[in-house]
Amino acid sequence: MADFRPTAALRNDLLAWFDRHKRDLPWRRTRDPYAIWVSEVMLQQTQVATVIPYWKRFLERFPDVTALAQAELPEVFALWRGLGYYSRARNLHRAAQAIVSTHGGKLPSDAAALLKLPGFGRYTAGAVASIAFGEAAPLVDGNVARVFSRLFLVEGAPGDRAREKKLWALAEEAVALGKRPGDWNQALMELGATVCRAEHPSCLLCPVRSRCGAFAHGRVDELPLARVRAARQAMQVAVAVCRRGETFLFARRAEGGLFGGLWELPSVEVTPGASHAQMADALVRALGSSARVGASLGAVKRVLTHRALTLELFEVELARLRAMPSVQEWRWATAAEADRLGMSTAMAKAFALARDAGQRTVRVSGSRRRGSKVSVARPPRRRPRGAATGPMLKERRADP
DNA sequence: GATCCGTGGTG
DNA sequence: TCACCAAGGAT
Repeated sequence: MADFRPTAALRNDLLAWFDRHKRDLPWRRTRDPYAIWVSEVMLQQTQVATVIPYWKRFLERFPDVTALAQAELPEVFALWRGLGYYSRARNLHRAAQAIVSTHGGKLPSDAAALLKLPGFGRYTAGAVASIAFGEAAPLVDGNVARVFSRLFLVEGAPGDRAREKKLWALAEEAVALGKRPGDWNQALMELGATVCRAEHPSCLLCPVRSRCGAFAHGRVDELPLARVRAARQAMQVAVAVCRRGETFLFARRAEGGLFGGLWELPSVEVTPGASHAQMADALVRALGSSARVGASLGAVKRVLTHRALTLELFEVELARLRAMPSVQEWRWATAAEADRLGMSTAMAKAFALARDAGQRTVRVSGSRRRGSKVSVARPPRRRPRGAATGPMLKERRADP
């Protein structure tokens, strides 16, 4: 039986296939390390088709490290909105500033130095070092792990320490077998993305199936072993919709944690299944005794990898803002301005519901009620009492 | 070392 | 509808 290991012949076959079949991706048309770095960060846990428009917009607005380093973080977040894993944007920004201040504005050219920058793990350091700088640095991502698991019959499930060690050792061995380390690493990922897929791999189109252990043993469908995933937890949030004329009150979340640093309608987490009355109480506890909680405006549901979010919206009138540990900044914004704030997709959907609820109210008080895109039933509106003529709120920032 | 962090596509 | 997955990193 053949010994399934990295060989020069395997390299040659896969590189020849890559030269012929690689996709024409925008970041493959540049040799600018900065542009390649941005693409690698965006591609973390994110599919190519999703990344392309974000990458183009980002490079247009921030064409080089210096431009990114000088930007304000909220603008970086705004360009990142919808991509998810927002700490990637924060770390990209921090790393750009570090590159300007300590590396003269140029990315370090070796994996070991890159690894010291925020947002660079072993994968990203290897990717930028090999693709942008031609260093024979190994990398293992989800694609490489799957391709190697099949080619070389690597047992164990994702997360298994021994498996990870084997995969990195194989990657190191393979990348050192010849030249073109960047193309080799990309060829592995390209094969995993387009041929050696997780589901329904196209073995008959595979350029290296004759060298593949799983193909030889009929184990393609069972390798790699399935990951054991934690159960998804329910999470419920009461959301305050505070209107003042054409503007709405927004809060910026504390850094770190879920949606860290992003803007949102003022929110408080409640026990899943909490009643409207319990959520109203929670909002008053969070926002202070000047808060008057009015009608429910409906709910938005959103599923993340580890959480099932339910956002319940309530009209709230607020006489005065008070400091909240979970909020680092307040501001009033119109609907148009809100679109440029960095909000999560979940909160953007919630805000769309709140905004449309307001529009619908206007229509109802006019002549004829038109159809609405929002499918959530809305209870009868009632005016909150007690805070309608309160003092104007201070802009921008609550007391620390 | 286990957990957390988002989103969109897919069958 | 739903479970799974995708060019990972930080704590």
